[in-house]
Amino acid sequence: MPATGRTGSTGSTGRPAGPVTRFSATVELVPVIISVDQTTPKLLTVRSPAHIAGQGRGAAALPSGYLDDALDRTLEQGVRRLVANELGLPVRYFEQLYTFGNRDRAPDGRALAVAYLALARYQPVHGPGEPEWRSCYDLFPWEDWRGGRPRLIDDVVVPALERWLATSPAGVLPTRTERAELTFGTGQARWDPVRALDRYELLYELGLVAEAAAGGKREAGGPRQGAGVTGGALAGDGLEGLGGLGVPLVFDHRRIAAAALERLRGKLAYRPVVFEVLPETFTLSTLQQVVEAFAGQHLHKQNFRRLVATANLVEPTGEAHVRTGGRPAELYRFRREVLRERPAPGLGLRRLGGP
Amino acid sequence: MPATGRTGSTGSTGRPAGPVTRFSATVELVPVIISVDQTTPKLLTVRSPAHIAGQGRGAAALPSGYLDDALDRTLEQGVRRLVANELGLPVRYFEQLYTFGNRDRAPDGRALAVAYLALARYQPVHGPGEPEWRSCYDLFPWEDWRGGRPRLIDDVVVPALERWLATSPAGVLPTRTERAELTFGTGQARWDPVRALDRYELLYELGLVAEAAAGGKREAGGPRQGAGVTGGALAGDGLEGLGGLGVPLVFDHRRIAAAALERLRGKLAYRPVVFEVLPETFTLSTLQQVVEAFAGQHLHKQNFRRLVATANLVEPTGEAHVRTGGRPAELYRFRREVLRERPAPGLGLRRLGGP
DNA sequence: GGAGGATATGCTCACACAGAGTATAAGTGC
DNA sequence: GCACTTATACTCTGTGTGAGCATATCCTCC
Repeated sequence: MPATGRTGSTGSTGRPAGPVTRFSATVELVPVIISVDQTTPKLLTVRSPAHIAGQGRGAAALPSGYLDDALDRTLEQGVRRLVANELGLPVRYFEQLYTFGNRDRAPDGRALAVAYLALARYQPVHGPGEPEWRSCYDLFPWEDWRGGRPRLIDDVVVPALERWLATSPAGVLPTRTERAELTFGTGQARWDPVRALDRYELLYELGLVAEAAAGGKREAGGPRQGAGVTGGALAGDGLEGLGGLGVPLVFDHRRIAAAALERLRGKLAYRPVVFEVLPETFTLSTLQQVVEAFAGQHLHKQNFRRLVATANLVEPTGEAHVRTGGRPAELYRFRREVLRERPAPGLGLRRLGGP
Repeated sequence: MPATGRTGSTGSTGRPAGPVTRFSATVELVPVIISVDQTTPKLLTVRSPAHIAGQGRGAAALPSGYLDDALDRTLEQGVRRLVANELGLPVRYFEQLYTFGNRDRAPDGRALAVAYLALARYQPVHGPGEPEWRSCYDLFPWEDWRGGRPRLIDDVVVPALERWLATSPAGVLPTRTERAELTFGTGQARWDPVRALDRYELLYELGLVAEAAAGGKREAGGPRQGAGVTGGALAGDGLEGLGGLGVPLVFDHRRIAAAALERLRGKLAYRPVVFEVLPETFTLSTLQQVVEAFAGQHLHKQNFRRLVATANLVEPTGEAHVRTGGRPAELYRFRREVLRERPAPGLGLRRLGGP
């Protein structure tokens, strides 16, 4: 299958079996652009053309576009160009996320989506396609634990999980039980903020997100690993709104967004990515609020300060920031040098422990 | 750029600009199949057709192949099918690695490579294309520190780094110095086994790997981030063999392999992936040797046992394994249940600390 | 201008765990 | 029997995390 040559084979070797049957596909680039507004983590959505997904006015979608073979030497350059040209948004961090290529992820022929996580400072975005910042937790309301355990988990998710388990064949019951407990922290397992993609995919299998209906018809926008839909939709639940938890996006875009949230949360612990959404100077409280916004959890304030201090990630500017009420906080600046000083200069939030 | 519809635009929005100028490209699937033979980590290579890369008999390459749109619902299914059909190798773990899409990564037209990390138990492989297990450290001799700091680092790499720094413009000198120290652990920074890809890419920029010559002509198989070649080749060095450190692979395949090694090393700490290359039962010494093989470092034996024990990753079988000389070791078995018990059931080798 | 509230900042304690070393057990070969 | 090799158990110590208490400095309101 060294299909790297012009005349190779269909298989893994140089077996001289005639001309190569290459595989070509549409390739789209999908940036998941994330920022934060005050204490709300946001991501950028656009309106898909109205005829897509059979919804009026055009359903919400992630921005996406095509590589320009002439202009873009690398994939990342392509994403950068798209975001710069079409949205005019200065993005401060890019990272390739995952390549989604399920056959049925788009309705008209196989298209590969190379997704990127992008971080930007919050600013208004204008342009065609109605770009709009949207709270990440509109898409994933079960992910925000800052106000305590979200009600919909006990009201909707847990009952659905229990039905799922109750109708499980005995063979897979232990597996499913442990998966459910681990993913949603229901048993003795603790809620792990990072497993955002796992949770979305399990909710998909449970039929609790709107995309599951369309996806079921299209076979599976479902599990990432191609494990097949093992749950089966449990439609007609106590779901919110129009038939599913949270705001859906077209196709598998919400899955892509979930992957981005998972990656971002995981990165918080060992890479100083938060600073890419913050202004030049900021208070430690602001820093903490932003981390909490992304993590979806409150953190112990004093320990957080100690962490930031010992990590040597920031330096004081000497100035102070006055807010309403309370002692003014000192303003800090990100020490960008640490990127080259230490291997893993993150906020070592091992378990993202909250109070 | 919601190019998800049939009639979209060229940009980030629904601007009605006529029919979509979609982008299509050849997409190949590239599994990096890794295993271990005794204490040697190995990866599977094949022979590319002889005319590729202008080398006799066909240079070594990673296996690769094409998706079959009819057969493969998901990308991972495609990789599984390729490996099963062409190599007949039972692979026990798959994970998408990265998508490589630099314009010049292949000589004849843009081809995207969706790379997968694959883990298998070691067994002979037959088939067309001359599949062959090859030591990972043939490709990356600087990565194996089990016999102490590899000589070629001080003999070849460090001098090249010093020349690189000596010829640096003052503006980028601090950046480069810190990058060099962090990547190769030369300054006060410690060697971080995980940064295998960073090291390969820096060596590429330094012109110390054979691919840099061809890649330089082709603009850049170079840095992953598309940062451009900032170093410039320093040809005519004290390089080994045929003009570069380690055994080269065709195109950017060695970069892909480096990415796989990096991912694998990173995963060791928080996912029990080692067991996928081990037989059903094994001794703790064997387990440690395999981890050491992948990590390229020796580990403190007693602490390793404690780690494995407290992590509850294995259970004794009751049987013992007799080897030549010394007390017989007990045989253990992987407790696959832990995958569902704890969020991150790895061998918490935070810094992969050796003795 | 003093009280009370709010936020920022500093310090301490307990505990878990990683790193490193020492000691003992159970085989082999002579 | 002995020397040698490998496996396994236990101890000690420093670091860093989780949690709580205490103090500082501003605001607003009376």
